[in-house]
Amino acid sequence: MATGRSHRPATRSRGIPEATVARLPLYLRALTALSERSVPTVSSEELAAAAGVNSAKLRKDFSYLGSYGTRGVGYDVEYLVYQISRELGLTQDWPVVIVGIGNLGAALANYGGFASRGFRVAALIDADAAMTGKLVAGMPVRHTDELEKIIVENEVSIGVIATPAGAAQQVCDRLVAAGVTSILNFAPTVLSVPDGVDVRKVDLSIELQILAFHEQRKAGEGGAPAEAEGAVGVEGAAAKVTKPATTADSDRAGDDNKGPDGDVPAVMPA
Amino acid sequence: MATGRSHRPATRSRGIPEATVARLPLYLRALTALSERSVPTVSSEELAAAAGVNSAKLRKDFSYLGSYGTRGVGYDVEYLVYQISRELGLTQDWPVVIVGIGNLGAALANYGGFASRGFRVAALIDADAAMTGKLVAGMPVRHTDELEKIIVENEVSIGVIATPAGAAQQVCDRLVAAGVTSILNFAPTVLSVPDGVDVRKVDLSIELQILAFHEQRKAGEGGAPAEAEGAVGVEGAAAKVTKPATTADSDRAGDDNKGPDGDVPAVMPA
DNA sequence: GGCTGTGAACAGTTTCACAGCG
DNA sequence: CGCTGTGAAACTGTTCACAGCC
Repeated sequence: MATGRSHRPATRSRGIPEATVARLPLYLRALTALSERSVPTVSSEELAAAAGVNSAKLRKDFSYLGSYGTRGVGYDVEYLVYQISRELGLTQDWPVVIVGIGNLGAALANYGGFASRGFRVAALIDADAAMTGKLVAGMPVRHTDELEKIIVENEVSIGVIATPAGAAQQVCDRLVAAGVTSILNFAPTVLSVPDGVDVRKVDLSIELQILAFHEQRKAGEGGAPAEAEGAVGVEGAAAKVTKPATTADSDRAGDDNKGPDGDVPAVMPA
Repeated sequence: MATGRSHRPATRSRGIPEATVARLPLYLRALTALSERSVPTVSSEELAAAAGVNSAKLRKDFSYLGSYGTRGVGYDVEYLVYQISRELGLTQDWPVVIVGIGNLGAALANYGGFASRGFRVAALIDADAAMTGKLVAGMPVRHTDELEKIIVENEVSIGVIATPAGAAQQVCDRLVAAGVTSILNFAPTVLSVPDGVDVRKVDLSIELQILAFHEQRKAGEGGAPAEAEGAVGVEGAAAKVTKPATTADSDRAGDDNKGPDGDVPAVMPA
């Protein structure tokens, strides 16, 4: 499987760490809000609070982009908005296609957050012929048969997959074959793509499961209201709870064993 | 803001790293699929491929849960499904409420991935009186006025916010006041919550922006088809692209900024 | 022989704390 | 003085490589 080639120290494209890239959109949103309120400058402390991170992290992040602040003053809001937008590639237009116009696809089509950034929905595509021509978010749904044509004609390089899991890989293959090199996958499947194609996935149920994990920990613990740090609860979450609470371990596996010698608990949820 | 208390070495509840917790749902899904095909055992290599991670990582992850494998053989599928479910807290029932029944809320309500895990949608709630009583995914939408009552009566501890950004914080406050301690936020806002409440967020446009960043890097590069490693394109993506492409910097900021002080590694293997 | 489990090396990320500039 | 920018320290996460068991 793994093609001969081994590791790779690279990872960084031009010096901007992935973790930083993932936060730039956050900063951008906070800055956009400030910009709309005509706030001229902002300190790392204020901006960090608005973005839900801590200020040291924010300053470090910005330091990878360059020195865009003014000591003793802060950052110029407009200028930073521009710099981050440029860094993210949002100063250009990105045509995207959304494949799979079910509930989720429709939600995505209607989502204002796309258009307001540099994204333009070039087409909505669905395999169901009954959907063809229907208007969703003011656009006619087009049939899967046209997928390749649409991709090529619009020079689409980003595709969003919102189909059922079963159709995802096939759609993915067609998108890639037609020229798409970045895919946002909402279907609960692992997609295989050739080298050079980026895939990011968003899985609704995974997020809930992670919450359940932490929730369970809280419940297992009697008192202690757990703690966190800065007023805001950011993405990563975690780092909460307060105790090992070896409790709940009761049922089994308490020690080491592994083996249901010949049989399994089978208790399973559903 | 920050309440006296400072850091906390903790982070790990009972030894399971956050990164591992975040992957457990992935393994669980792959295992469930194997289970449905009645596959009795699976090796770390196979399971890793199915989950889209590498086998060393998977083995390390599992080692935090205990020794559930058999050397020379692999893992018992059913048993692992059970262990992971238990670890994630999915062997119990988690009633959740979804607030904001727009396109996205409806998509979530219809999403099968919830019910199939331990999640049960206890109620769909919307502020629009015109929605009240309407059936979505077979459930009647209820009005926001009832929010507190619903939470308490159903002992809901997990809430999903799918409202417009403007309403999110207010909804969040009410959820928390009524007893919710875990929130999955789809609204593009940073939520403030008291200590002990977990928030995870899913932001559709952020994911696209991250893709755009990488896409831009690819475009800046002429040839080199970039590389990746094992056939599958996993979540984190990144680590692709092939060149710094200091190019695009042209327009502005060419003057004062200093970035990484000249050096700039530039080029890369290729 | 095959595959798990894991210490140890490595890589990436966050936090600290303070020098340096406006 | 205030606030940015950043080395260095601390930490978290990943990968390697192999001992140990089946």
